[in-house]
Amino acid sequence: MTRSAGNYARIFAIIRRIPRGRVATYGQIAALAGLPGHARQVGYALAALEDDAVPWQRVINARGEVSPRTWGDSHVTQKVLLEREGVVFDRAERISLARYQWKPRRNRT
DNA sequence: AGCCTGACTCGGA
DNA sequence: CTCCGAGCCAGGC
Repeated sequence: MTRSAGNYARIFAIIRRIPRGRVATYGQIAALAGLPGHARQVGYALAALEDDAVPWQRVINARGEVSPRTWGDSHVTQKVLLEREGVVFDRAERISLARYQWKPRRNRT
């Protein structure tokens, strides 16, 4: 393994804190994990994820949409899971970040 | 070391 | 608002 294994753990720890029905961007996760600018590494971590305890479906890109996969169809599952949590996608398959983005503060809707 | 790729993001056109 | 290009970091060869 490499030193990044610890980073992955931090990333997953942050993602686990995302409440149901909320979403967070890759960049946001990275920053919260103490790795500002490592948005891509968040994507890597999720791609290698095999832990069901991590709500990976709540992580989306800065545009407010589910990032398309290069291979596989997990993005389809992701959308379904989010809708099941109450997240609404607009006609362009996008989510209103202003409304669903998770803000790790004492304030929650 | 260099080179290519990627579940990203930002700024400019 | 959408489309492109450049910057970014880490991983595999």
